[in-house]
Amino acid sequence: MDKSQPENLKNVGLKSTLPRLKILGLFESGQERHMSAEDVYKQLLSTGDDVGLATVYRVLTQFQQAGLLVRHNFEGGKSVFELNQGKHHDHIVCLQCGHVEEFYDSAIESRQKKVAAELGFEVHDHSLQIYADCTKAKCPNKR
Amino acid sequence: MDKSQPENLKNVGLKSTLPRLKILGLFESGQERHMSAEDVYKQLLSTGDDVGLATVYRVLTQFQQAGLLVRHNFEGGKSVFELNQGKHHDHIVCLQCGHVEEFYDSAIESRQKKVAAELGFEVHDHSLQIYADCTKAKCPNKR
DNA sequence: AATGCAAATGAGAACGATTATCATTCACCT
DNA sequence: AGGTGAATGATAATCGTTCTCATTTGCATT
Ligand SMILES: [Mn+2]
Ligand SMILES: [Mn+2]
Ligand SMILES: [Zn+2]
Ligand SMILES: [Zn+2]
Repeated sequence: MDKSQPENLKNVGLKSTLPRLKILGLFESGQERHMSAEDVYKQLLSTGDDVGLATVYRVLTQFQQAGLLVRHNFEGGKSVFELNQGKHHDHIVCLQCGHVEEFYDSAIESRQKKVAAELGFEVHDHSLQIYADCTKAKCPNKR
Repeated sequence: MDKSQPENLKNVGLKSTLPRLKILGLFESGQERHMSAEDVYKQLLSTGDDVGLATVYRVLTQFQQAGLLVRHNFEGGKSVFELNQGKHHDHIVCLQCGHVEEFYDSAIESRQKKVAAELGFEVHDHSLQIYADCTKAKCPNKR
């Protein structure tokens, strides 16, 4: 019971087609948590599961609208997607190796609501990324 | 003494040309604090100060590298620039009217350093935008 | 299992933002 | 004023993404 269930798709109003199952399966495989359209496209190509690039873009957007995926706009121009696990979190991105770490800090979260309220805004959502240097062994950390 | 000082440019290693003075002057005029390349281009056109779009892009990047401007990547694809006033701040963007409000919260700032440190990162910088609905009179706030 | 049809796909064109090219013009130092 | 290397601007090129549309597919119905 660890394969992409077509029910997942039917439940959100999307007919379960081969391209959609492959793309969802790739995210569920857990190999790579945060992937761009290009990442997904190349990954599928590499395993012989050819899916058109246009379809990848379309499906990723549909999955996001259906709540299956979450889209992030990190620096670098391209959108990145990840499985929606229900719980919100923010990201730390290593400027050297691109490694992404996730975190959640309730103090930061509540402070944002407070600040917004004081300025007369009703928060919809937010985007927080910390850009830093990580200490991973393979990281070509220069400083 | 409220006009763009050519010294500003010389001091950061940029020769003071007409296009550069016009662009810097526009930001210093205080009319609009956050502007995209397109915003700057159109603003200059509207006052007869024609500057090529390529030059606008080039100069904005140069000003950012020189520390005169700060670049932000809000949602919507295009980069937005603002005068660098030395002090860091984050933004609340209204999803309806695009109105941008600035804020600084030391609790949020310090919490970020702490979170990063615990994960073994040395913070370089960060990007925080709150997307919300504002209460401005002219805002076509739908909800 | 064959049929029908709306929905999905994929190749390629189109698009918007940004960057690269390169011939012409300009800022600034003799 | 003249010389030179940097800056400009028109345009082509690039990148990520969306659009178009002819073809294929999922799936409900015979
Ligand atoms: Mn994540
Ligand atoms: Mn600002
Ligand atoms: Zn958060
Ligand atoms: Zn901040």
